[in-house]
Amino acid sequence: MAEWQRTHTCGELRQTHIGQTVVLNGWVNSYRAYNDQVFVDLRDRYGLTQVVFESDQAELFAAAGDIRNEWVLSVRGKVRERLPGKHNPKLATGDIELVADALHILNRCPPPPFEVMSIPLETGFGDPELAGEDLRLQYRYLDLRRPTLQRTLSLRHRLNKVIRDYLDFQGFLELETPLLGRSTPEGARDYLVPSRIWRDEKTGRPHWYALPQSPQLYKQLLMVAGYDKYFQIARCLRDEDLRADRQPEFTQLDLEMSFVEVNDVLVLIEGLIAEIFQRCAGVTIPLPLPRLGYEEVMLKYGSDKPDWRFGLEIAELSDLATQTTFKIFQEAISSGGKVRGLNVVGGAEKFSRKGIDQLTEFVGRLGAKGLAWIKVEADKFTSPIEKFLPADAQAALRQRLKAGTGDLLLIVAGQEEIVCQSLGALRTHLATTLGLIDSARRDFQAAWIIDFPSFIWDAEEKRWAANHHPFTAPRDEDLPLLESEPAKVRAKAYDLVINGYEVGGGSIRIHNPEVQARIFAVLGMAPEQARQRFGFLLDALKYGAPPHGGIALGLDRLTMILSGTTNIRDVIAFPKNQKARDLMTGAPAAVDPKQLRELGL
RNA sequence: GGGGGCGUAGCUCAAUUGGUUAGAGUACCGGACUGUCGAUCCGGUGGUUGCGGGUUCGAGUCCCGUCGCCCUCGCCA
Repeated sequence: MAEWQRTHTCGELRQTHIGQTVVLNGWVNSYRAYNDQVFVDLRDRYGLTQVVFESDQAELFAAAGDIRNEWVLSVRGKVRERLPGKHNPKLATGDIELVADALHILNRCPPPPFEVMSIPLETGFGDPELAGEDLRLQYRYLDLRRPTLQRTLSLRHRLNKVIRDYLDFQGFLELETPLLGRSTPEGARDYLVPSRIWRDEKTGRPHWYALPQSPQLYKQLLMVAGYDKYFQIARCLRDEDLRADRQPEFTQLDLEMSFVEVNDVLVLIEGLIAEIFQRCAGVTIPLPLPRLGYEEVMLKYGSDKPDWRFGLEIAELSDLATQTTFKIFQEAISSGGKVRGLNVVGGAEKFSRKGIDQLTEFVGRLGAKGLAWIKVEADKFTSPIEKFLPADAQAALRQRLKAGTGDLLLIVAGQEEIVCQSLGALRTHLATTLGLIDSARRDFQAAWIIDFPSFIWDAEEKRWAANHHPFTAPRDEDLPLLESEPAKVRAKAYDLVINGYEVGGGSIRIHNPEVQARIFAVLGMAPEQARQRFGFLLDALKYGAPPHGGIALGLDRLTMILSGTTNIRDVIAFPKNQKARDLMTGAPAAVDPKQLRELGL
């Protein structure tokens, strides 16, 4: 072992090491030069240790005086208990310090473009004046040095490990599927990779591989092949616009099982979720998870991935609308729409006229034509629509929305979709602005959303479209409705929702060719058309496909929830920005014309 | 493609209604200091106010355009 190589990490030394001569390697988190001492806090991913250089070793002391932030050092020295009263309770190593007797400067570092230093706190590490994200992304290797990100990536490792242990124990095989595949229609936009060898005969242009949006088709083929319990921690790629919780490449736990029904998948996965939260967060998730119907959550929360850590539940008011003389409500109902509202408990004082205007503007951007508001007082309503609300309607509203003095009622009327969307968004908006979500509470609310409709009407294309994907099995009792009332057919599909994030989704697949043919028919897809699009899968399903189903969990989002961030870039080592650029490498970038010529581009 | 927000020193931010030489903290450089720990104290370097144009006696501030970043709708079966 070279003399500069570490004997211990920077998070390891305790009082039991006092008197030992040790070597530490690490980065300079901070330094404090004093008359007769130079203090250097040495950092690695295990922790922080204070190193002292003392003036009685003149040469060493002089060298230590030049040390700057982020230099990489090797320090040999003797572990010493700190002076009485000089212990630092913020550090795990705070009872001791290392008195240096040798220093190797393994590498110097220019002043970094932003401060990497972390501040030891009683609760862990803090980041002073965190630099702008685009700068940190440009120097991601410096950003990743911060304990905050190192902790998140360690958590991610733990998550992967828990998943592999759990599924291995349950008898699953971890199998790999191709990255270079065939583009299939529908779904997200593919990332395409040109073939150097294969060309279109007529145009001379290359043929193309597609990078997988998910291993969906392959895992079904693995079921046909008899690998009845499969999983993979798989990278997925989708060329769509990004969000705070969406990256162009992301990671899913992809899983599929044969000879199962919905309940088998849900029980397996909620067991995994409980294991994950126990071992990654020390939190016990009570099982079984609630199973909520799609219709119910759309009504109560206005979203199919609701956050129910706070109240603000939406109530159906359509039946009361007829008791009012308010034209807008009545018109909404007579044109097939809905009137729904929610109660901001104690909100009457929190929102001025201007504040309510801002809420109106907020729902307006989501398509709502207006926002009716009522400030509830002991014996009356203060509201622009008060005069349209007879006494019995007022009483009914109070009861329906559980309204008391000082509450603020907010009501939207219109098409059901708009009402859901605007009130659903308003819920989370209000929760954020009123501070109803305390992320420090580590409150994890998980549930299944089930009974999704199999089809949604595509008004633009004037046809039924698959809500999930065209291989999702309908519920058996809804099969007779396939042709007559497609809107009423519910799918054997399920989403896992935690704290308002869609963490996963899956379904039981169709393994019966007749049912599959009827589904294609509903979707307006002729047999030859279906054959052209999904031929190899349809062939495979004919050759003895077992009943099967599965799920995919978004591991980036799960890590976000576990680590308490709302930014997906915080849980990925080398993420892309919102325009899908990698600010560190500069990808995407132009390539050599020679490369393009080889590809026929 | 649409909506919203932001862009000032290496970094984080301030700058009144459009008004003097654009400030502070931190980083960096120099000095002081008998134990610091986000050290402290003194001094110093550091600016094309994203870029281009316009209005004005005068623009960091107002207007137009453009670029970049973030949030969001569409999109993501």
